[in-house]
Amino acid sequence: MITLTATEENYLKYIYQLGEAQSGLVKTNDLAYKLEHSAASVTDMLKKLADKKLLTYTKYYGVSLTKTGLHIAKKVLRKHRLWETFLAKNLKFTWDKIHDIAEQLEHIQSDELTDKMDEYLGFPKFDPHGDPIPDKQGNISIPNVICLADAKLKKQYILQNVNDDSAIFLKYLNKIKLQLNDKIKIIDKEEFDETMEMLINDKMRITISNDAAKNMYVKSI
Amino acid sequence: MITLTATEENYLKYIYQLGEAQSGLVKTNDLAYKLEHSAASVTDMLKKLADKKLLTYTKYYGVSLTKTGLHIAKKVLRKHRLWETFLAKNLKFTWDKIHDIAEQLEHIQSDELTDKMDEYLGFPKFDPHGDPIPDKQGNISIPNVICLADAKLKKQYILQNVNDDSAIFLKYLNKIKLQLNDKIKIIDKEEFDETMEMLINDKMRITISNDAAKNMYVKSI
DNA sequence: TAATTTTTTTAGCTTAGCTTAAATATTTTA
DNA sequence: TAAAATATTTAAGCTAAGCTAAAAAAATTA
Repeated sequence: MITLTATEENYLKYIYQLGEAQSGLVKTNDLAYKLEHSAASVTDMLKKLADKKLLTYTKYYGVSLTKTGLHIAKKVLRKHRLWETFLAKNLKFTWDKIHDIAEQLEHIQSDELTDKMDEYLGFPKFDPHGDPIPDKQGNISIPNVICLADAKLKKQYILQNVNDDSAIFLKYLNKIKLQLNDKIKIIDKEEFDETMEMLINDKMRITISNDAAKNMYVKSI
Repeated sequence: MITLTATEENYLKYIYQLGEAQSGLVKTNDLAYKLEHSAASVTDMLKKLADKKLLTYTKYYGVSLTKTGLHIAKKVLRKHRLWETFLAKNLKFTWDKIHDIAEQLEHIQSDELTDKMDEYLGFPKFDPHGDPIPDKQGNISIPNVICLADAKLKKQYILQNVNDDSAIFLKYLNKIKLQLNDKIKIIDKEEFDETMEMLINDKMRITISNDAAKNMYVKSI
């Protein structure tokens, strides 16, 4: 069993997340931007991880994870999302605070701990942001969602997933009292700037910008 | 608020624990032995920590923690013991496994997390090994115990505290089914090698070596 | 398609935290 | 109390993981 540093694990995690959107191929610069490191540092690390057979690296072209690399990336994500669930559900943290702490906790090395936490939490399938939690085998439940920005007028939806990248955005959701599983009815969409007017849980009327809508995912009902 | 690396925190923690026994003065070699590093590395780090005003370092003489250093050391110990409590009580880990995981968890940086965990666990005063958990202010409940090796014949005791330094010892305790808060009556003590014969909870008869007795602490009843 | 721009890599440096070997203090012991 | 043993520090060097600046490759555009 190979043990990686927190840094190496983060590389694999972000490569996985960036690759998820597309074919699995990730460019040096995109990673550098995500990690907030110089492209040169990223190149260095990619070579190192390629030597360890965790990814395949082709100069000037990009990287993609090997089977082993993918497995580790999912495990890190699994730990991250299990910890987020614990922080939110059990410790009553607000969701704008859990991400940063989970970024640390995801690197704790103990499979037994991970699995006991999973059991302790009742084998949750989604974390507090609505993101799927990989199970012990790495299986992921894929929720059938669309972006709120693409939601149709007059239709009804349930808020399933929010983007957890930005604490500012999550703080904003706290402020407007919008929560996961809330019922959303699209009342109006302004043509000019795509601002949306919505009815939440059949009683609260709110207006959100297109920027905000782009960070939310809903399931139609 | 200064943030230290896990390595720096470990130095402070061990200096605190080694110093506790005596006047607070800790020698380079003792630390080197505890940390399993070369004495030269330790000297380097001590200088660095002295520069940061976390300890006072006198060449060839030794180190002792400053007020700030002491505060941080206690905080690390607090986190370590809170996590051990969580692992044992909530996740049902056996006590020989919790130390190594807590060694990692103790470096998670979030005062809010520490305090929420404390509350979640019901503000425990002692961890699963019987060691005191410093409270938010750094106060420590000192249990009134004596070493089992010094316990008197025919007298009755309660097992209050065990040494958690060695997983092998803790595994041994698991095997002989000895637990914290068990009632112990000393039946006999062999003169030759100080092996002790004891009655546990008025029913189970066991024999333990002096080496084992030295790692246990009891309160007389 | 040639020139320009962007992306990526290479080269050389920095810091943290370790190492061993050699030098210097301190302590022990004969 | 002088020699020997032990403890500690200094010196030099290593690796991981970052950096900047310069070079090279790839992509874009005129």
